Amino acid sequence: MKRNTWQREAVREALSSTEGFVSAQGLHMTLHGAGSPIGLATVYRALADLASEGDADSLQSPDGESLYRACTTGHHHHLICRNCGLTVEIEADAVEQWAKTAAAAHGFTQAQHVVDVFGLCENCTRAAAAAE
Amino acid sequence: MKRNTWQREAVREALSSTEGFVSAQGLHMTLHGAGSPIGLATVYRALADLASEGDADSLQSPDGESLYRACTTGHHHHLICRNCGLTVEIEADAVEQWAKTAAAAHGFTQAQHVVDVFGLCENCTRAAAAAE
DNA sequence: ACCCTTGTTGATAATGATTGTCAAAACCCT
DNA sequence: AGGGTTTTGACAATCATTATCAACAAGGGT
Repeated sequence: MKRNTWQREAVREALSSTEGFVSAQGLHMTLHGAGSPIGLATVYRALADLASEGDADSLQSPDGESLYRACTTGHHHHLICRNCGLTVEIEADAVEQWAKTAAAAHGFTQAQHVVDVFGLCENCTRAAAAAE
Repeated sequence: MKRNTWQREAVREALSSTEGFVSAQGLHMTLHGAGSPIGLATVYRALADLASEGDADSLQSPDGESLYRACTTGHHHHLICRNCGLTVEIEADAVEQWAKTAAAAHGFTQAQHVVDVFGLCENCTRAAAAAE
């Protein structure tokens, strides 16, 4: 049976009150900063539970961390500068539809998609041009 | 100065002759299996170099491994079964256009996109349903 | 309200991928 | 061929994440 603990609630709340994506470690630090004695392993477990129940989305940052966000807001993707790391959120309703359709067309279910665009942002484009 | 070593060539070739994505460790095992005494750290370095020169694309698998693939000119995307590993190639002209447009709208240049869909294939969906 | 079963917690150890270290070897230019 | 410098590779170090397991607490039954 699934039990309700203040720890799970704390993680759920901390996640929903966070803008954008957070790592498990980051969320743990946030909670500690707010005076919560919650354990790191518990944060990982709570996030994994939220994700598997569909209450949170997870993705991998370019350097391999798992990032989470509350699943209430609309799903979006990222435009990431490969040089300076600047990240811009982008909407992609068309892509959502495409991913769903393509998955269904091949009999796939529970599709999650990894859709990220890497490039050079305006500043880094200028810097690269100047360096040549 | 950048030097040409047989190790770098070996990695480049092993990568291009691989269908789909490979992890650094996987590529290292492949090379060893083929009799190459190349070191693991070297494979990591070579892949990082290829990626930073634009000769390879990298993405993170759902469980946090870095995966690489040769950067082919005419590229396609993948529909990957998260349970059995089945991979289906899918076309995505619409997504190509969208990625280009989105990048340009934010001042980004040299956009490359990583678009892959993970899900459960038909068989694994049935297996999962039966297990419940 | 109290106990009892069982899911949950959390400090810490373990894991596993990736990166740093540094002496020895390989490469490239002259 | 010789020399300066990059690259290699075995191994140690690092970092996020997961497993371990004894102590704890939630919730149902009485």
